Amino acid sequence: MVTLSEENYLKAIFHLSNQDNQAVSTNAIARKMETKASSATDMIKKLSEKDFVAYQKYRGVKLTNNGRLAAAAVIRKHRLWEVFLVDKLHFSWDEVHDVAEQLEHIKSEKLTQELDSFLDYPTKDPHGDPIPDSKGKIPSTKKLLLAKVNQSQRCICVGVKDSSSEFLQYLDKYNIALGTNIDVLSKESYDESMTVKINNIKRLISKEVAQNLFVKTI
Amino acid sequence: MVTLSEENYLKAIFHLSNQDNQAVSTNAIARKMETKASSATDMIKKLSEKDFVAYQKYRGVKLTNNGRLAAAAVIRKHRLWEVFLVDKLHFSWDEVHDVAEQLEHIKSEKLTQELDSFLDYPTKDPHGDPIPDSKGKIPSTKKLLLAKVNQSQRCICVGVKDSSSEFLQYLDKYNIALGTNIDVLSKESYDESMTVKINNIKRLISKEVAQNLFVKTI
DNA sequence: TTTATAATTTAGACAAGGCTAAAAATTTAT
DNA sequence: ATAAATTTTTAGCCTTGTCTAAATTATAAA
Repeated sequence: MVTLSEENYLKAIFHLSNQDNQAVSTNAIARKMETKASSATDMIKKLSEKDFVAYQKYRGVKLTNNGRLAAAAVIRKHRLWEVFLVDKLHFSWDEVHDVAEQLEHIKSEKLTQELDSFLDYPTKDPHGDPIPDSKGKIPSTKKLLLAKVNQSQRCICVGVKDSSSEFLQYLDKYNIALGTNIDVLSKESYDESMTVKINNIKRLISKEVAQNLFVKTI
Repeated sequence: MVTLSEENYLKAIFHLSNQDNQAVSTNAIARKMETKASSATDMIKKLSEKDFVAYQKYRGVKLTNNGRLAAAAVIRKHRLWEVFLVDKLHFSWDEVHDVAEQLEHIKSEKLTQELDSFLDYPTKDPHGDPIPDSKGKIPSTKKLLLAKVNQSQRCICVGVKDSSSEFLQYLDKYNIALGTNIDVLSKESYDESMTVKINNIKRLISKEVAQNLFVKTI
């Protein structure tokens, strides 16, 4: 039995320990959870009791296999619900997060499986993030930030790093969506901005934007 | 802001104060919530603070208009989700309750409205219970228990009083579903059982069953 | 109408999850 | 290598929702 709060911490730890399973600090967890370090310590102890994390005082935590599976299950549900909201209920990609944060905690194996099937087994959520399968395996993707793309290279938008409403609405405004082709025409070394061509229209992309947009070169 | 627990109490009080808005006793609430009377008293005080119920010590509670709307909103979501599970995700009517108990607490006006539209504005849930509209109004239905139907009267199944898995599976087993026609052939005064014809097959229906099946005469 | 019984409320305690302030351990800088 | 700064943990308290036991109020019976 895993509580709602425990699930949220597991998710946070999962996201903080990128692919490689590095130790995550108490402070990093507290920051991510928007709570105090002392609260994080308390929860870490509970997660450790339940064998979701390996914990050594003052040394941070690592997810156990158990914990990784539990986190992946929550993330799977979150992303499946996001697909549902966008594909079936006319939500836009900047509106789904808060609702999915609630729906991800619904406990029903059958519900998750049937939803997956109903949505036709999607592999990506509306922001381009991969959906873990029912065994917790996450399809790996080789994507890079637009900021890293070289001059006169073509690429295609495959995801976002920042998925705040503000950023997503910015992208909508300039017709940048998943699947959009982007030609990098030139890069300005002074401010790290770049000139790109999108749908045959030339645009200037700031460093801030280029560092939050994932692409795949083609 | 209404908590999950408060919503559950509101729902319980709503169900206990049938159509007429009678006072509901502390004990009745405690029984329904499977908790102790002292816990019910505590929650009643909170609900009273928030103007969801009118409360007089030792006199039970009545829902305020506020409380009635809040309860109807939760029941609306519960029943819409039940329709979703049955119509879209291949759940059967005896499997939906526990999941709907969780889904009913998801907070998003847009989600509820879009779900309603996606399901084509259903007015009944899979057990024949009416779905409150977005203003909290509940379509009234004139239904009666099969047990009250007279000999040689025809009727049609429109709902269940007991919606436990056991009862619903019993009905499935004998091909009784919403919309099924039932001819009452005779009633046995000794044990209050009745002989009925369903799909041209004669069957004996016990008092227990007849007292838990809602029908409408035709 | 008094007494006995049942229903309800109050008082005090507990677990989960969070907070503040202070102590302890670790890391960084001199 | 030590002192200073930072990170992490501990201790003690708060709130929500629950419980048990005891006290109070209402209701039913004699």
